[in-house]
Amino acid sequence: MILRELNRLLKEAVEAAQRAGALPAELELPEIILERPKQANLGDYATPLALQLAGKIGRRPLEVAETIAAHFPAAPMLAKVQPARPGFINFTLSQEWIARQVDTILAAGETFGNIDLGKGKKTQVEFVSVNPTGPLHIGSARNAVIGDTLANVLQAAGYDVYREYYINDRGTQFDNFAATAYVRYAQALGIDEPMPEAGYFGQYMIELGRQLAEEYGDTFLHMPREEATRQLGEIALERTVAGIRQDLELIGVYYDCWFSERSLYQDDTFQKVMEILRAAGMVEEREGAVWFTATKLGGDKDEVLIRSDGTPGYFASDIAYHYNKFVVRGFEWVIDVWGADHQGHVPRMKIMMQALGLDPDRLTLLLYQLVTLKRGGEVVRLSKRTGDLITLREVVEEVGPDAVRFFLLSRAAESQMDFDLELAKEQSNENPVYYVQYAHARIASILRKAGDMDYSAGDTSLLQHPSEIALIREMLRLPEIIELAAARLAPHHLTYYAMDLASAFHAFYRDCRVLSSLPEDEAITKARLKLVAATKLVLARVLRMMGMSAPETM
RNA sequence: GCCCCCGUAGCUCAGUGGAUUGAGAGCGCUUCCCUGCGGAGGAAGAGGCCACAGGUUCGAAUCCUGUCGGGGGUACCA
Repeated sequence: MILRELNRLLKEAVEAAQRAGALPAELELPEIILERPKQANLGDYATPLALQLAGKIGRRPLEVAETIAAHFPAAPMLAKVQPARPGFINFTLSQEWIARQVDTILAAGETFGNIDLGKGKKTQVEFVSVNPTGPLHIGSARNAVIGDTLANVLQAAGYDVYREYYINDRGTQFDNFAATAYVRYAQALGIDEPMPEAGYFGQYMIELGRQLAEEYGDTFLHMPREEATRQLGEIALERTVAGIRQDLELIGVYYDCWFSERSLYQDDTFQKVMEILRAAGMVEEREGAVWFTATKLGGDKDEVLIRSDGTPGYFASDIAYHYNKFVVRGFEWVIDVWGADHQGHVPRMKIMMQALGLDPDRLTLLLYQLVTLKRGGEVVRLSKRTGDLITLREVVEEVGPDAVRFFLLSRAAESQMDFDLELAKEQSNENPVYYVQYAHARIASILRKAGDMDYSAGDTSLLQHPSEIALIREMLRLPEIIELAAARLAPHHLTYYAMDLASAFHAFYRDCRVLSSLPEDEAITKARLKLVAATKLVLARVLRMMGMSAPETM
């Protein structure tokens, strides 16, 4: 990767200058910053290293830059190494070198862009994990898109990634859900049952009740209510989880594991965790409940582990769950993707890690701001009472999975976003994803037209048109984008990169004709077919990383 | 009250743990470009005191403090 190479060369240059006595022998190098200058005429990369060093050694920045540049080792990659006011060093890549990278990209194929940042670290991304009490709504889809794309990015960055969905199949919410299933079932059979106060009032539960009544008749009315509720709850759970799974598959999200919360209580995990917490002095009984004393480690409040009715609360499960993740299954790094409505919980999770004797840095809570749902400009409040929501399925059917993913992915997680279903429908044809896919389809069309022409011997050094060079340069950014997105857990950068890459292609397409039947054009045609094939590869890679399709035709 | 996130073009949003310089995109708006590979394309333009006020620095949209505005949290729900 270019950045690593430049980094290495810079260090060599500084050392060379030191050996020559041009820079002090004792010199503490700061972390080297390499960036792309905003102005193209300043080169491809720049570093403010001399500016940073100048103050320390009491010399003029420009002079330090000149010194480093003068000792810069020869590198075929670089055409120019220029010191510049007030003390930057600018690097310009050699055009010949850039042109040759087309062969490199083609040779790398599907692996082009991959980096080794993760070094195979066993990593889990847990995302969505909403209560299995109904269909997924479009707000949860943001979680899905961020989590899934991040997992893709981390894989490309060299992490060993596992995707997981945590099913809350026990606890108060689940009990409410089971109770609702019973009531809707009974109602479907003509029994006048009142809905539980905290039940789920959505239309989908009425449907479910009807289905259950149809399939099972009045079987469950003939058993004790508690048992009937339990059994109906099981069936309803199974269907709802299956529904969520299908909803997620609509937008191309798949998991390695669907983890049951209940399973934490079916072996000795929970007991073990309680023992560890007690031994750590983090457990206290009061008011009839058992508490996790987060305040002992600087938390703002304690948290209930076991409620006064004897049942463990969600936090108890969370601790057992993370014990399972880190200790039982041995994940080195865990990322939980959470909506901002869970932010208050973050400090306690970190304290929990400490209490378990684990390094809190091994757990990352990635928060995204909630999506404000609108329908024709009016805010749609998510309400369990009315069950009014905009489902993911509904949106995907209206707008298509790729547009949904692109839209939800294109904003930074920490930025709030509005989602207006009406607006989304109106603008679905203007979604930028089509711009990117169009570039891919255009290339596919060119390649189809080229037929079985063998361009494998194409000479890429012929690619010297500014638009050709610009396009290759753009492709060479892929590893940098992957590093950026992975290091900052910010997959939204991919969408902007995809646009830039497509734009560079369209500009090339305007300026450079690929196919030609003239004999004198044969060499450049073959070179350009290589370029175009490489571009197709990179576009497809980015689209797939974002979980979108790379169509051959549109 | 306290805690967290956000406030950049008409709208929706990018702008890496500061840096050479006139702050960018998509959509919308104005004008233009089809004798060749897909016009879901390309070119040009209008449109911003980067919420406001201080501070740090050679240099701030970016860092610090405060104010105002929007969202979220502060349950023996998850």
